[in-house]
Order: sequence, then C-alpha cells, then structure tokens
Amino acid sequence: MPQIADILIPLALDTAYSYAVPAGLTLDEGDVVQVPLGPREIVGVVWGVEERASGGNLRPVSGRIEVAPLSEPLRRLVDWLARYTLAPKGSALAMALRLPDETARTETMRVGVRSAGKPPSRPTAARDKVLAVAADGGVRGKSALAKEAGVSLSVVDGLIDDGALESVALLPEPVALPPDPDFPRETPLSEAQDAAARKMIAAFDPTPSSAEGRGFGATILLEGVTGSGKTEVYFEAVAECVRRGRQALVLMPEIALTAQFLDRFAARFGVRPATWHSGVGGRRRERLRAGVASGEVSVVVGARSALFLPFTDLGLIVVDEEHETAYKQEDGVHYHARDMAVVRGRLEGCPVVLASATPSIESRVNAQRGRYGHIVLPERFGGRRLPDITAIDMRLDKPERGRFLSPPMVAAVKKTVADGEQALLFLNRRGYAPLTLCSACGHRYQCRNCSTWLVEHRFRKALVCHHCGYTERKPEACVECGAFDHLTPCGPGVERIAEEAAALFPDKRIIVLSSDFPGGTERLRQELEAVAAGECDIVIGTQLVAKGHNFPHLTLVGVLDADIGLTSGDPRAAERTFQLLQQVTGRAGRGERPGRALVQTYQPDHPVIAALLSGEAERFYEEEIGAREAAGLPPFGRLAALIVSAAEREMAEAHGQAMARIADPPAGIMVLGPAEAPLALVRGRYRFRLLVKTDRGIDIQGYLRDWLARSPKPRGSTKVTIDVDPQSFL
DNA sequence: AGCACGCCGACT
DNA sequence: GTCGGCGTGCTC
Repeated sequence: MPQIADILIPLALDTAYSYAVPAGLTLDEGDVVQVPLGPREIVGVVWGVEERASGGNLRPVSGRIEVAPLSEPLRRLVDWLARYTLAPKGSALAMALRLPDETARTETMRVGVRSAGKPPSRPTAARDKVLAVAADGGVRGKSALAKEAGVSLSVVDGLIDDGALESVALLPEPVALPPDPDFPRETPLSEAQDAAARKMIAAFDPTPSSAEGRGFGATILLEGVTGSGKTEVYFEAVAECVRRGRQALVLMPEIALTAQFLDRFAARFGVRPATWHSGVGGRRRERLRAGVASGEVSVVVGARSALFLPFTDLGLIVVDEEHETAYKQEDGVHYHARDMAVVRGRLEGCPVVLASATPSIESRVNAQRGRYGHIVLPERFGGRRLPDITAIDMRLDKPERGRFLSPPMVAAVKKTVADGEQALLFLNRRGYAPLTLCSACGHRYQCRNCSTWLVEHRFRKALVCHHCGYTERKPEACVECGAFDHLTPCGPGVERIAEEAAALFPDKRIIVLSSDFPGGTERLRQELEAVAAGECDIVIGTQLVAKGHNFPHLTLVGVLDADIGLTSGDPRAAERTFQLLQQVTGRAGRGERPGRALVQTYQPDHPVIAALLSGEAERFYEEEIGAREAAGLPPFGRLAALIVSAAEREMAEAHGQAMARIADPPAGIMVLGPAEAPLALVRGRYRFRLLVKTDRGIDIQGYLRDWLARSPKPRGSTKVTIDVDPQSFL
C-alpha cells in the first residue's frame, strides 16, 4: 500500500501538505525532507505518515535531508505555539527550522600544517622563522603559524608549495567544551544559596503525588534581590542536570548575554558555555545546532530563539530575568519566550526555573497560587547591604530654572566623584528634549505619521519620532511662522542631562549610554565594559543601563524622574516602573563599597515610589495585585490587538467601539472596556488594543477566531486580523 | 517565502 | 499605447 506523508512547510501555511512517499524511502515523523512546492524545491518536516489505498495524484517527496529529525516534544511545541499565538503552523515551524543556509552548508575542512621534515629548496629569513616554530612537529592552523612566526600567510603557503610543510586535515574544533559540574569553586555558596539550590534540585525528582512524573514545582520561581547570587543558585541546578547526563538551557535577554556573565559561568564550570544569539551566524550556528541535536553540547546559554534548538534530552530550562519584556517577540510569530519555556518544559518533562529580582506579576501570582514553586533569596550575598534609597521631593528641592538636577542630587554626585567612585544618572528618555516648540508661534513639532511629539537629538541635529522612526533635519527657522532662534526644547533627555553634568563637573569623565549610541551595538558593548572597568566617573543612561551589566565601581544611582511611565495608560505601567526602578537602584553598591540611590520625584507617596523607597518589594506586589483585583483587572491578562489597515482608518474610527468590543463573551472571558483610540500607525496599519481577562482552560484563541469571523467588519475592508500580545496565563 | 495574475498611474 | 507599482491568492 502506498505511503502518504503530511509535510509541514516553514511558510505561512496552517496545514501540512500531503505527498506520496516514493518506493524505497521510509519516513518517520519529524524527519526533515525536501519536497516540490509549485515550481521550486523546499525543505519541510514530516508531521504525519499514513498508509492509504489510493495515493491519488500526489507529488512525491524528493528525499530525506540528513540532519537530525525534529523530536516529538519539539513538534508538539510547534503545534502549541501556533495554536496559542494564532500563527500558521508553518510559521511556527520556521522558528525551529533555521536550516543551514547555503554558505554554511559547504562545510570547509579546517586545514592545519606541520613540518614535513625536509628543508626548503630555497631558504630565506622569513622561511627560517616559520620552520623554527614548526620544528616541534606540532600541527597548527596556517594563520596561527604565520602569526606565531611573525610573517605573512604567503610565506607559509610558499613553504607548503615547496614541500617543506605538509598540510593535514584537522578535526573540527568542538563547538563547546564540556562544562565540568564539579569544577572547584572559588567562593563557597552562602547558607541561603545552598538551601535554595538543594530545594531546587529536589524538585527535579518526581514525587509520588505527581501524575505526570514531574515533581511539585516543576516550574519554580526563583526570586532574589539584586546581588543575592541567584545565578550561582541556578548554576547548581545546571550542574546537577549535567551530572545526570542531561542537557540544560539557560535563556537570557540578549542584552544580558555579556562577557561578565560568561566569565561567571566559566568560574563555576571551568569553561565558557556554548552561546546562541542573533550574532551567532553561519557555520558556527549550524555546528552548534548539530551539537545540541547529537547531545554533545550539554549546556546552551542563549537568547529567546534558543528555545527552539533541537535538544535530545533536555533536563532543565532556566529563564533568567524572567520579567524582561525582551522575551516577547513582537514581529512575525508573536510569542513570549518565558511562557513557551514553561510549555517546552512541560512537553519535555523537565523542570523550568524562572529567575528574577523583580518577577512579573503573572509569575508572582502563579507562585502564590501554587502553580509554580517559589524559592526566595531575601538578602544580598556576602552580607552586603541593599542600597539606601532616598526620595528627593521635587516640589521642595527645585532645580534651577532650565536645569534638571536638584541641589541634593548635585551635592551627592559631587561627593561621589570626589571620592573616586562612580555615579549613574538614570533618565529613561533618549535624545535631548522630548518636545520642541516655537516660542514665537507655539507650533509643536509632531510626527507626520503618529500622534507623538518629535524628539530632538542634538548630536544628530535631527528631530526623531521614537514611535515609528520618522526623522527630519532640525530646521533653522520655524516651519510654521518662519521665526529664527525661537525653537525651544522642552523637558530633558539624556543628552541634555549630559550637557548639564558637563557644566557642573567639567573635569570629570562623562558618558551617555542609550540604545541610539553612535557606532552601533558593538561599540556600545565595549563602552559598557569600559564603564564596568571604572573608566568613567559619571554615567548618564536610559533603561539600557538598568539591564545586564554590573558596574562594580558604582556607588550612587540618581533617578532623575521616577514618575515617568506611571501615567502612561498601559495596564502594566506600575509594574514596569517598579521593576525598572528597582533594577536600576539595585545597581548601586554591588562592589566593595556600599551604595545608595536618590530618587527625584513629584509624588513620593505614589504606591510604586513608596514601595521602592521602603525597600519592600513584597509591599509592591501585594498592593499591585490587590489594586488589579479591586479594579476588576486580571492579575495576569492577555492583550489582544485588533489590526486594521490604514485605508480602513476612518471606517474603523466610525465603527470604533462596535467593531473592537467583544459583545457577549462566554463565561471565563471578560472584556475590560471598549477599544482605545488607534494607538499607532505601524507599517500602514492602525493598531487597537483590547484587554481580555481569561482564566486557565479557556481556549481564548479559538474564541477570538470565532469572534473575528462573527464580528461586523467595516465596509470595504479587505482583511482584519487578530494579533495576540503574548502575556502569560500559564 | 516566491511567483503569477491583475488592475490603475506616469513615461518612451 | 506599454512599464511597473503592490494587493491578493496559491502552492500537496
């Protein structure tokens, strides 16, 4: 009987296509194959195989590709991801199937050279140097040999042609050296860390009471204040996993994948870990994939896409900084890597550890309700104290006119730098000034696409929209009334703070760090390392400095405007602000010297600010969860965005609420208010948001799909799609 | 993702 | 009169 294979193709297709399996080829689920699609050949994965009497006139599978098949759990993850995010299955598959691109496919053999034991026909000084190095008979790479001898590559090539050196094939360099779980550690764990690590490892083993064979707390929230040594605790879990011969994955936000972190890993395991992020390309990427699939690579540290690596025997997933919004993928398939990690853990039958100093509300709630285990490290490692956080009430301590640093802040910075320590001034606003207006006519510079103000970037001499990226040259005269010298910057950005700091501290080294740092990510990375090394007195930075890097010389953190973001209208504004401020103030005093933080605010009594000042995170979580309950908001909800095309904007506005409101939700789904006004123009489409409260077990995707099919669409509309903003309710 | 088909604006 | 813009639909 002929075999039919259902092949899922990594394109925006929601169904697998059926192909005939040619005689002589046996296929299993998960096999990677090549199939004809229209005029071309394309790679796909066998999603199902069946025997069928009539093969019909299906096109045949072209052949199997000799790479590791997709494991059952990984295939189920793809199915799950597609269903959960409303994405076509094929698009979800594409995430797991980054096959070797053509450049990487041609596996170039590494070539080494060694002495052939015979003298060159025509000796020269350069040749002698090379042969002297090679005289030990060892094998070296060509360029390594040339470098060691201090000559150019062509000398080595000449000697190979001459026969004095012979080339030998080298085994490919291992992608990653095996981490040693029992590498002798320099600093012993504290008692608290040790207890936490034991508790976590205990959760690896299934208890008799768990039906699925995963122990209680198969997902564990590891919560520890900044500097408590969370990392060392989960390293113990990783070590135990490796001891048991299984693989471990540590996910981090890309920005946090720093040399500092890799060194800490090396201090614990003797080697740096295999890393996976957007910068790992070509051959290395493929070798790492293959190593992961063969089980040769035991630990991977990677950004969110590492979640889709083809592990054969995954024993642990750690999600570091689990509250980070960078785990959300917002283009293509919308997913939240932390949530998908929980799902993959469930499918693989392995524990998942979510680590953070400032957990997301949803993880906190999941822990409180007993869905997740909860391990808390309340104190800093090594007896270090948390920084003292003091408010500066801006209503009382006003800065000079046109200035933004209040007198107590200036005094504190002055003292800090005088003592040879480092100060960080934190302001979450890029550019020079968030608003520019003409003082002659009152014209405010606004984005032509969005409803936002244009931000002046003085270094770039431009006005920039931070929403859509629209940029125009800063005009000499007002575009409205033509007046010269009347353009007035309103409010501060980091560039403007840098100007102020430079005037106050002319002999100090000042650096501005923000995501639009000139010279790109690589330069920025270098600058962060330099700051960490203490090569700077005053750092002025946006939220970028709150994440990832430790600055051991930093003893003062000055928050210039703690109130930014508290009024943004985002249902998660309070949570975000608290997390950000907690993280950034926690940067102070992580080295030898104690640290402190000063917080400029106009509302010291605001719950978020008050909780921050009291140093009790617990208070914030209680208040925020309570506030959400009181307001009928879900402690964790999901935001669904309705997207309509730009041409439909008017129509959408006319129909606004009617089309964006879910009229009669079934039990278990609650819609919180009507749609907001269009938020932004994103690539020709206006975006609306709906906040939908749901509980576990409700198939919200299925519901939204139905709702979409039923709901009235604006006349003339061609396409309305639902787009789910991933937020956990797992 | 490619690739074809198709329907309206500015050019030799 | 055509070249070409991208919107839409299809690929077992």
